[in-house]
Amino acid sequence: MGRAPCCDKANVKRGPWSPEEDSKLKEYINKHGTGGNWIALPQKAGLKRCGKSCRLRWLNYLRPNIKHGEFSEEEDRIICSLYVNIGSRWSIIAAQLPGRTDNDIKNYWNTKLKKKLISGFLPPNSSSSINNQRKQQQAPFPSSSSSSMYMDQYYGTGLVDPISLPSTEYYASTTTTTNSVPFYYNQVGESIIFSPSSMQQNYQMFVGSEAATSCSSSDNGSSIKQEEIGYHHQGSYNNIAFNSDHHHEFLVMPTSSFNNNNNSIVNYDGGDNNVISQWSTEKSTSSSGYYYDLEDIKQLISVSSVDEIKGEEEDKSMYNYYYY
DNA sequence: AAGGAGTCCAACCGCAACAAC
DNA sequence: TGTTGTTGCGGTTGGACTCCT
Repeated sequence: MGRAPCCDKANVKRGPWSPEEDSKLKEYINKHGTGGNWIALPQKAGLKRCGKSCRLRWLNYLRPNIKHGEFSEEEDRIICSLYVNIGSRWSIIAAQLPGRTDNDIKNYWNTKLKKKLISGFLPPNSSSSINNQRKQQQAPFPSSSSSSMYMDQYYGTGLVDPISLPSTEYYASTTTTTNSVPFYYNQVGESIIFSPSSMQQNYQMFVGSEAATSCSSSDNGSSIKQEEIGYHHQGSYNNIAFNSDHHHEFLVMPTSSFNNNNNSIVNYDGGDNNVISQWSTEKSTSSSGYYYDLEDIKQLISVSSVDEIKGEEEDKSMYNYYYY
């Protein structure tokens, strides 16, 4: 036996809301509030609508301070970052964007942002200047031709839709550790995803992300549980996040440009503090941020479990993300 | 100008979580 | 503790609109 319907479908109006219905609903809620009972509300408000429909109309369209229209680049970046991080948890993503509704963001992602992101994936051998620029950005990492094996691994992550699979897989193996760890990386918009192919345990790591930090500070409803975040640098937006919901990947985001002078990728958080961090071949810190050492990261991804990573807290002050 | 294809987005649906009893 | 009602969420739909030929 199924659940009884929330309303008598035969006697409720469906489809688009008329201005009269909108003003009735608005007026009622402004006067009386929702009363904590959406099911009873339409009757009280004199509406021939299902309570769920009223709730949706109010939350997505009528309530005050709803922001409609164009999304800013900053909003784009936050959505992309969080999507790569937590997937399609639209309500959580919406919570990071005041005035935006989950429905809005979901529609925006499905109709525009995903395509925008896909168009950001450019083949490495293209002759366009943008492609050349991206090739340069990939310079610090040993590269080789992509192979279907790694393509399969990438497909297997489940992090992005197969359709958005870029044609720029890169493969490198560590030379400084006894455990040689093949991995490849990819660029999603302004983010870079590193995908160790030999991981036994699923985890995901974020470095230098205000969005991830914001997310980590709120454990309500987020799939990224506090313990999965790992350690993040207090008072700084440079952080590390593990997400066992995702697969075999950690993420550095967002990346703005490649710095030819010191062979590094400049990674900024874009948040209020505008903290600058860099992925670099040099391990050091500076007033402008952190330099993530590539070899250390290679070692980091060779660990076999989140517990191992979380187990070691030494040297947290300087390299708070190196726990293995 | 017509109509077919593609895009956008408000609204619906079903399910899971939660709350109240 | 189990049952029932409600809320919240994410996926999907379908109609309106725009673009293209």
